Amino acid sequence: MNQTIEGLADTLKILSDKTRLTILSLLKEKEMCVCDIVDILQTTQPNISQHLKKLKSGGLVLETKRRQWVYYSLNVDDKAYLSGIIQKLPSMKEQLLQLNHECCK
Amino acid sequence: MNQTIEGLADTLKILSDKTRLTILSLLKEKEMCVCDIVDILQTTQPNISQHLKKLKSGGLVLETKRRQWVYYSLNVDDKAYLSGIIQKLPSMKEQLLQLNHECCK
DNA sequence: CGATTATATAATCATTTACTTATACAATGA
DNA sequence: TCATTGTATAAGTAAATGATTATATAATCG
Repeated sequence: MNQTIEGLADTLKILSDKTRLTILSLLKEKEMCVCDIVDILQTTQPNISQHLKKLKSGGLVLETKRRQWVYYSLNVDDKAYLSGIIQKLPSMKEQLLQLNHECCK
Repeated sequence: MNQTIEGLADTLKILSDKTRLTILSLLKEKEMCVCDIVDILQTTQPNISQHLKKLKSGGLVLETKRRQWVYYSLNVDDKAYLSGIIQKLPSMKEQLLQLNHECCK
C-alpha cells in the first residue's frame, strides 16, 4: 500500500466501511481479541475475521497471538495523514464495559 | 453527510476512488470545468459527470455555472479532518499545462 | 488422545459500483 | 430559429463488495 494515488484510494477504500471504522474505534481504546469484537459488533465471527483481514492487509492494524487468542491493535502512528480521520472516530468506551471474556481479563 | 460513523464511512467511500481523488488533485490547483477534467483524465464525459455528482453530493466540491460551462471547485476548508488526505494528493500542475480550451482561458 | 474453543478460509449470494452507450437538457451563436 | 457545444441523466453490464453458512485449522485442556 504505497502512496501513489491508487494506494491512497486503496487505503481509503479499506476505511470506508462502517464495520471497519467501528473496529478501529474499538482498537483506539485498547487491543482486542476477535471474540470481543464479535461480541460488541453483534455480527458473525467470519464477518469480523474478514474485515480484520482487510484492515491488516492495509497495514491499519497489527495482529499478535497469545495463548489461544489473536489480538488486534491499531497501527496508525506512522500514517499522519490519517490522524484527522482516526480522531474523528467516536469513543467506544461505553461498549467496552459490557465485555466479560476470559481473554481480556 | 453528518458525522456519525456511517456518515464518515460515506464520505470516505466517496474519496476511495482513483478517478475522484485525481479530480480533487486537479481542483486543488484551480477550479475547472467538466470538459477540462475529461480531457486530462482521458475518460468519457458521462463518467466524469457521474463522479462529480458524487463528489458534490458529499459536499466535497462546489459547482458554479458561467456561460455554457459548469465549473467545479474544491470545498474542503470546513473539513479539517480530511486535510491530511487532501495534502497527500499529488500535484497535477504538469497535466494542467496541456489544457487549451476556450473555457479556461 | 479426543473434545472444546478461537480464528481463518471457502463458497455462495445479493447488492453496490464504475463504466459504457445512448439520449436528454441547456446555453450559445450563426 | 436551428445547429452546435457543454453537461447531465438513464439504462445496461461486468466486476467488486459485504454478508452468510459451512468447513478447516490451530491451540488448549481434560
